[in-house]
Amino acid sequence: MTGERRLGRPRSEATRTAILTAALEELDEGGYAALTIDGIARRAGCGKQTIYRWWPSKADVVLEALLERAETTIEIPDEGSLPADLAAFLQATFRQWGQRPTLVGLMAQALLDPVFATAFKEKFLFRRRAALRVVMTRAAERGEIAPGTDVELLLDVVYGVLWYRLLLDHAPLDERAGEQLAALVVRATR
Amino acid sequence: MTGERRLGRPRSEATRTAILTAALEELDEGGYAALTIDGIARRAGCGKQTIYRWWPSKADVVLEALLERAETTIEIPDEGSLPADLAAFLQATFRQWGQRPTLVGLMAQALLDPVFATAFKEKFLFRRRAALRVVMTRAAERGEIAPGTDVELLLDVVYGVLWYRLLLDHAPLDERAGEQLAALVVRATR
Amino acid sequence: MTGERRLGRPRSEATRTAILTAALEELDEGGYAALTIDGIARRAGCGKQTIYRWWPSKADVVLEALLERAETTIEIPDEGSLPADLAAFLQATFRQWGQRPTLVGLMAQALLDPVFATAFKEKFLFRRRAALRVVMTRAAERGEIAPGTDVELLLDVVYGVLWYRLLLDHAPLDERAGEQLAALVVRATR
Amino acid sequence: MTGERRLGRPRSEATRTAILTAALEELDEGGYAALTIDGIARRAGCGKQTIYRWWPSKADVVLEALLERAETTIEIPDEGSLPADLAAFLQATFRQWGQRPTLVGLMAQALLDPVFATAFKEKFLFRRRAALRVVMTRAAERGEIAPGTDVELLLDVVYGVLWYRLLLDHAPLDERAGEQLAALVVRATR
DNA sequence: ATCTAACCGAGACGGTACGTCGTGTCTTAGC
DNA sequence: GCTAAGACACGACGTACCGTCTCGGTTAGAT
Repeated sequence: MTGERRLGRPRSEATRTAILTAALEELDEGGYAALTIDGIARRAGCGKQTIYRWWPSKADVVLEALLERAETTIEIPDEGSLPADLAAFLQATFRQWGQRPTLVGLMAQALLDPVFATAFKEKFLFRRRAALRVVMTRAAERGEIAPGTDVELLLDVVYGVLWYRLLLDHAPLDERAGEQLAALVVRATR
Repeated sequence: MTGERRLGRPRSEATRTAILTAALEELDEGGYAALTIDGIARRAGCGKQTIYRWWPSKADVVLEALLERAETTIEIPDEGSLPADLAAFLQATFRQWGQRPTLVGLMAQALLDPVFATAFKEKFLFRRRAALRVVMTRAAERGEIAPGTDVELLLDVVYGVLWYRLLLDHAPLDERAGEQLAALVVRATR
Repeated sequence: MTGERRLGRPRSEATRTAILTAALEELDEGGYAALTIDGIARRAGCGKQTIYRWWPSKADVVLEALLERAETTIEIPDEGSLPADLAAFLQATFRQWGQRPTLVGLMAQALLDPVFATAFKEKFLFRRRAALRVVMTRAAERGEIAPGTDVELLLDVVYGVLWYRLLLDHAPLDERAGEQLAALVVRATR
Repeated sequence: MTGERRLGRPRSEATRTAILTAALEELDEGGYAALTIDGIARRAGCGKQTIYRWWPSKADVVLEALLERAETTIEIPDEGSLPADLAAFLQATFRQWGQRPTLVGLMAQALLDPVFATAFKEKFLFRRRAALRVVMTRAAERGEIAPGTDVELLLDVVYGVLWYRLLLDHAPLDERAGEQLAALVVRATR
């Protein structure tokens, strides 16, 4: 009843960490396209089997590595007004993502591999989306959003612009862009 | 004066067509991730070298095949008002793209291969963007868009939402979605 | 003390045998010039990498296959007189080699590839040469060879004629030829 | 009736020479194994077709180039005695061939390609053999060769040793070697 | 104190696709 | 009809990774 106590030698935490670290290093050096399981195993000093035992694909390794790397917690601003909250949220997000080409690699993998796509959405995309939805919901409760407004569409607008710029790299993803987008969204809620 | 008279045996138009056709067939059968140069060559009944001679990567083959397939011409509606034009443009686009997972594969390739990314943007993405810009510009000339509005950001909003839904597949890309997005953009221009 | 305990999955003896067998079959069917690594791998049901892992070139595969096939042991006759020993040795050799065009293919490869040439000489040519040298040395100890005779040159004469006929195929390599060559060598030692 | 007057543009002697020269240069630079039709055509500044039109294989190109290069005429010594003639012939031959690895490449090709083998024998090997046969015949007429001696076997001995050393490169092919071989042959004729 | 089970590294295995090379044939325009 | 140029179908090359497998060896709880 103490839960499932597993038999045999337990998983090596040291190896797990080594693999995630190796994945991030390989990622930083050659980009996502150059990432291979062979390479990660070589760098981590482990057998390939050990990777396959715990992750279904290399994208899952990278996803876990990224989620572990730090910015797991998504801060939800609560400054009392939609414009202020939006600006804060967007600026924080743009600042974080603006210099992270790895996200692009993960998205590419998600587009090619439906199984990973599901994990990527659940563990990453939809959580960020949910955080922004909280901001919107609070604003709606404060009466800042016109009734009948499709909040989900607004979320799509925000993350759509964010990803579109991230993927095409044709326009900056800086704090000023965050402000402008926030202003546009506010205008659209009236 | 007949221009550049080329030496040697001229390029075989029949083979070129066979390759593009084979690429589209392979694409339809197995999806972009399963596409291989070997497979295209096998199906087209040509040598691999012939493919490598004319296209730098398989994504370029696919891109040319798609551009050739039909919807090369982008219709720019001109019905006299921004709401009407936008709704028409978006509905047409959503109708076209909604059933085209190949675009997703091309985007994935663009994310992994910077050289192809450039071609993809030039020959596909930016042309569509330019078409929408025409719609916006006409509206601005009619005074339908508030001065100081960042038109480029509006374009990002439209195509951002479009691509975001295409990539995540979490919300429909139908004509109703087009209407809603058009309404939102119109609201944002006031 | 048990010697070198190897890490990792051990080499598959079954695969090794399958490769050597496949090589001999391909050889028998199409001759040496038509031999390919692809073909051997296909017939052996193994990956090409497995062949490249263990042999530096296809000639080395063939060499090992031949050495394994049977006539590894070189019989050195010892009948008490040079004429008798020579006749026995040559007849045995001519009988063996006369129907083995594969040897010609190996020689061709040795002429084109210096690395293989070294292996071919060490593992094949020089061992046969050494066997004949034993016959000559015994005769010299019995006083059958005139002092001052260059034994190495005699060895060259024997194997020279043998290979020359093997390569040019202008004269038979049968037992009668063995007798005649033996008689000539005996005459040259007086 | 004036014989076969060929129609059209006549064969370009300049191109023929350029091809033979290019073949020899490629041969000197990279050895026989690295020789390719493509390479010869590139260096000669001609189309591949032109080569294929006039020679059945690259080995035939090389053979013609070599035959053209100079030492076409085989000098047959006639000094009045077998020992003297043999020594002269062998020394000349060893001097010529000792530094000619191209011969080895041609032999390799002959071993792999039966069609070329025929040409190589007819135009090269057997002519040299015939020259040596003249020497032997003259000696026989002078009574220097014991009746019943198999002259063809003697020829095999001479050219066998020559080629065997050329192919294996285990012993020198110098003038001293020529003397020793001549002495051995003379001994064998008694 | 064993026994058993799951872990670990190492690395060989059968595959598949890669991108390149050389072959011999063909199809142009030009001489 | 020959030439240079060069595209073509073909097929082998040697390499890189894939995901699986099979070793010897390790590390725990259960017996």
